[in-house]
Amino acid sequence: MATIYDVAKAANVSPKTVSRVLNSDAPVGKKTRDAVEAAMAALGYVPSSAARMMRSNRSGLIGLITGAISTTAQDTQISGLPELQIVQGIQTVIAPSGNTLMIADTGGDSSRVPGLIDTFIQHRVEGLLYVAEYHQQVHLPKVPANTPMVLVNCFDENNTPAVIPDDRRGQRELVSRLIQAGHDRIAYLTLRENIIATPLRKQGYRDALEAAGLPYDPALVQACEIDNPEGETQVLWDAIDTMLRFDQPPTVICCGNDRLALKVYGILRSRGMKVPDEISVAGYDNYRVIAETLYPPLTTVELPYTAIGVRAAQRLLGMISGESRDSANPAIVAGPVHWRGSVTEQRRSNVTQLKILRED
Amino acid sequence: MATIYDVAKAANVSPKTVSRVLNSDAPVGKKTRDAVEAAMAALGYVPSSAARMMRSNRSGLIGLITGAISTTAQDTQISGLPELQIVQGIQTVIAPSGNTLMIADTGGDSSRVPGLIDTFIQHRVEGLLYVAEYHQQVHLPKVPANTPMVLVNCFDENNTPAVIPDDRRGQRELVSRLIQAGHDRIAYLTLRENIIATPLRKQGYRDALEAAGLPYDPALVQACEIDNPEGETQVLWDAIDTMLRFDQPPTVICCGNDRLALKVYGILRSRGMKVPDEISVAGYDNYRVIAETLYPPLTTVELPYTAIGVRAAQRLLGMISGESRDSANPAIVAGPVHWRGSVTEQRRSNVTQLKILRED
DNA sequence: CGGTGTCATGACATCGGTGTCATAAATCAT
DNA sequence: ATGATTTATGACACCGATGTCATGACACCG
Repeated sequence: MATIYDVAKAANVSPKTVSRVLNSDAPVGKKTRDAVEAAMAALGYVPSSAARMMRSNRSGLIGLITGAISTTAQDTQISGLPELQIVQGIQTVIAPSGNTLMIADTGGDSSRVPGLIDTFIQHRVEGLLYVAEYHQQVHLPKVPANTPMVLVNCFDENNTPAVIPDDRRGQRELVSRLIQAGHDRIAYLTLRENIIATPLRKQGYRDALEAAGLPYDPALVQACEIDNPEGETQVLWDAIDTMLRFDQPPTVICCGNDRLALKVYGILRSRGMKVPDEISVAGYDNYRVIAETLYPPLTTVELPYTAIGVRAAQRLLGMISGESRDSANPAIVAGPVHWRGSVTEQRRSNVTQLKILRED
Repeated sequence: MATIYDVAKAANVSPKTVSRVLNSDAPVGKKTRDAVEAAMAALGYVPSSAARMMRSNRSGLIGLITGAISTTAQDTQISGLPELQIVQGIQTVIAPSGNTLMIADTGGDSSRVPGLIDTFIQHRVEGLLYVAEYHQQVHLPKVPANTPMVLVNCFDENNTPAVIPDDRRGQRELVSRLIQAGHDRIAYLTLRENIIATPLRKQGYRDALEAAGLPYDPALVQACEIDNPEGETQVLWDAIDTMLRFDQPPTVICCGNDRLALKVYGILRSRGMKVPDEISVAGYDNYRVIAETLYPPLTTVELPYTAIGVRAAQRLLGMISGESRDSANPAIVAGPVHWRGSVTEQRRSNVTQLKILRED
């Protein structure tokens, strides 16, 4: 592969002058510049970033680690792989900054993390990103103090800079919107109790009820996510069965995520109930393959993965360029509610109804 | 950051000896080795791969490009992002080989590809992988002849080494299995006509019919995938409506992918038909969030993304190490049928029925 | 005991760029 | 016209590893 010396020789100038043409360091005569550029083109010259990096001590590399603490490889495959969306968000910020992303995947084996970090340090990455597949607390090995790091979709006990989704607010806004649409008996089939998001979203659910002056009925809230697919269907079936027998049954079922909502659609239809005419359904994640494909399309809250990635990358670049730490530590990113056909607007206020009549 | 000279000074040896300890180049006295290792630990020394790379001319880097020819960013988000699975497959091969993966995402803008390739060449990657999000033909800019490249989930007109899924065989095996289960009127709702997979899978469908001596009825085959979600639902509805009115209606509906199958579930249920008792449904992709979550779980063919990634990485490493090109050019990888509850075993052979009776 | 390997180690050059400083030519101010 | 400044370019060292070659200390063999 051609070097800067080859180019210099071909253009009859010194290597340093070629360097100047490359970097626009210092003024270069037009004729000289043309000669150098011609020589570079003729030789197919591409500068070696390794050599550059040595002298300048700037690698332009950002290291990214994913998939470390995933429970099992199977789960990763099932979960819907939000990581790629996060990575895309990160890329939209990193690429224009002139940096290059190095990605390592642990394949579900967290014991590989230290080795991966070591590889990154060998490459003298200027920053590290650690992306978790769902909102969780992580415990990472120490990294050299001078290497900035941002946790994405997770946080740790050392107050390492992190970016996480705003689960509480997401659920609150969805439920508020449901209440606004006239629902006041709102069932909530939650995810596992032991994941971070569950208590946060439950709190959001209660926030919304409280803000609207509605009572909180624990009988309407039940954890339904379990590992065994058929068992899960059974748990959902039972929960729904029980709730529908109440004197005041729920008019809408909020599901812990869109996957559960998909199951709930199947269960409700097996019971001969039409969605949304007889009962409404809402999800969480805005997992579009499901939310937009279901009939009717699913009302849900977006888990703003892309935005989280963008935010994390911005934060990291900020730290690299030595800016003051922005804002409070875990940066919290909220996603919008996507209102679709799976929820009725039951009791419109008279004003709204009049408006609609007039427009007809 | 500490260098090999710092370590040498601290251990009272020459830099070259430290190098020898690092690489087990040549024998080093036990006492010296201990002193060097102590010094490295004390200083937190990590070798600079940039410096190493310069001298040895081996970067240990593999470049990977994804998402280039995606039609729109929206589509990418919807498609279900198989790329990460492919990337994971690639990683399981690359990481143990001592190489490091650099990943660049074009974010759906194929004009960025040349720039990304240039960045990779600057880093002197030893090989390139190009990953498409669905089986397709691509047109890539030239890369330097001495840089090995493998196309993943795609191919080009220059016979560049590639690894692609075996769509024809996948569909054939699914349909054969359906026939074996007693179905002989098999509807096939295909994907867009203009994607590579469609004609291949249609051929596989016909292969299976032919092998079983069943007639091919064009009225049972219809393209149903279109961009507009509601329009698509309508097209599916009409197609199903028409087919169910036939004198001999289909007993099973094969869908172009699992997403379509999800819609078909909804449509069939809206018509009051039970799956699989009154009609069976099959998909394609083994997109597990859908296939395993649907009730009943969906019979489908696996699109073997992980295996494709593994194969591609192996091929690339083979090329890098200068081995003879393995096998025929587009390496074709088939995935297994996943048999689940969405398809009945209609007409069991008497032997099987007797067996079942006895077991009762 | 001298010759010949092997072992253990160091001196030095080198990979491909870039920072520093020097220098020659050209432009400008007085 | 002369000194001061700017422009254009080159010589040289250096970044941090490793390959090559040299050297001294032993061990072994006849």
